[in-house]
Amino acid sequence: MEVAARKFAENGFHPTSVAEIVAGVGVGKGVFYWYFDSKDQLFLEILHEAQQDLRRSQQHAINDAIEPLRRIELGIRASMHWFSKNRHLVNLFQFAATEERFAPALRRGQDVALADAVKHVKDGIVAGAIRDTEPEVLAHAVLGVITHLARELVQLRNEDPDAVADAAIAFCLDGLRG
Amino acid sequence: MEVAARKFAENGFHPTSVAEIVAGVGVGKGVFYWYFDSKDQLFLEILHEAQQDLRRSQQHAINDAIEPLRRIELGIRASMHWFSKNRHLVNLFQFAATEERFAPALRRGQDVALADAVKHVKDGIVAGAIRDTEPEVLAHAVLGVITHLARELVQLRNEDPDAVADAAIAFCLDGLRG
DNA sequence: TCATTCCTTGACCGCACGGTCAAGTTCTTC
DNA sequence: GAAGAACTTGACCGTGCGGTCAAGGAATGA
Repeated sequence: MEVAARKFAENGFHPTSVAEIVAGVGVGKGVFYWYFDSKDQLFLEILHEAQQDLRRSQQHAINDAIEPLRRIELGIRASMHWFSKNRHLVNLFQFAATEERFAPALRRGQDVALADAVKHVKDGIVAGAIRDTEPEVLAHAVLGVITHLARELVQLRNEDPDAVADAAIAFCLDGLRG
Repeated sequence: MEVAARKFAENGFHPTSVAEIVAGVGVGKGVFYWYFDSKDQLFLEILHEAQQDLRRSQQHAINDAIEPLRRIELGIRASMHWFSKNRHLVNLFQFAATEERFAPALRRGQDVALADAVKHVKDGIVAGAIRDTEPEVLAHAVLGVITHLARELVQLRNEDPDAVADAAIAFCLDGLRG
């Protein structure tokens, strides 16, 4: 599965054949279909695990803090680190959005992430630390900053995730406060 | 080309066969290969035109303003409108990022957009309207907010592009000012 | 030791794809 | 109206894919 994820990320889902994957692992083709129903299902499983893993990292990181802004800050930093450690998976997320059969699965995970973020934004609004506008939109904006900076600066240009996270945090917190 | 772009966006690049495209246009397969070298080249042309068109919209919109922040604001609004009018093309941008042979073409266009944004951010810093940190990172953050909100709110949830643009502008301008 | 289940192999199948091309039709030019 | 260029057709080709399956090893239990 690790091998498959890397190949999918590197060459794309369709151009990567099952034969290539099993050759990379060093097994026969049959064993692949013993453990997975289909190539599609393998992809969905990779996607699901990645989303779970990212969320776990975030949850674990924000456990220490209570104030909403601080939790958002820690969440951003944790996300950036996760993206830095799992660069190849970013491509899979992107690809999943482009085909109808994978998009729903991707969406489920994203909705969870959004709900997490919205919760903290709402807390922030109640506490008076965040401007009082639609929390969903603010949360989306933050997610947009994170994913874009992760892709462009961390994944593509190999910048230090901590430095990028600092910039993202500064930008987002000011954007949230208004 | 219009037809092909829509089919690519709807079903994905690989699952859309050349036969499907020419059937959609109502012509034979030969005529396709008379005008395009290959399916790949068609995709690259669609991508290139889309990027050019988006940029034209932005340039046209910001022509009226002189102050950097105002130009950024108008750019954001124009982008959001363009994404709203060309929802299907968003998927193509996403897909292009996931395959190595298309990624460079996509990147060229994105670099242009980034350079545009960076220029205005730098002007803003000089004018004292924007905090003095790395302009590239700030520009990326703005682009991230735009693309993410366009995807999630305009493309997916059909929200009013003007309202989304307002929110994006508020968030970004505060994030830039610091 | 045999029987049964679990696991693995890789040749093979059917199919659908991207791309070709011989043939035919329309348009342009003189 | 002849000659040739521009354009269009769709049957066809080779290839490589996702997926199958008969066959055959290990492991387990009695």
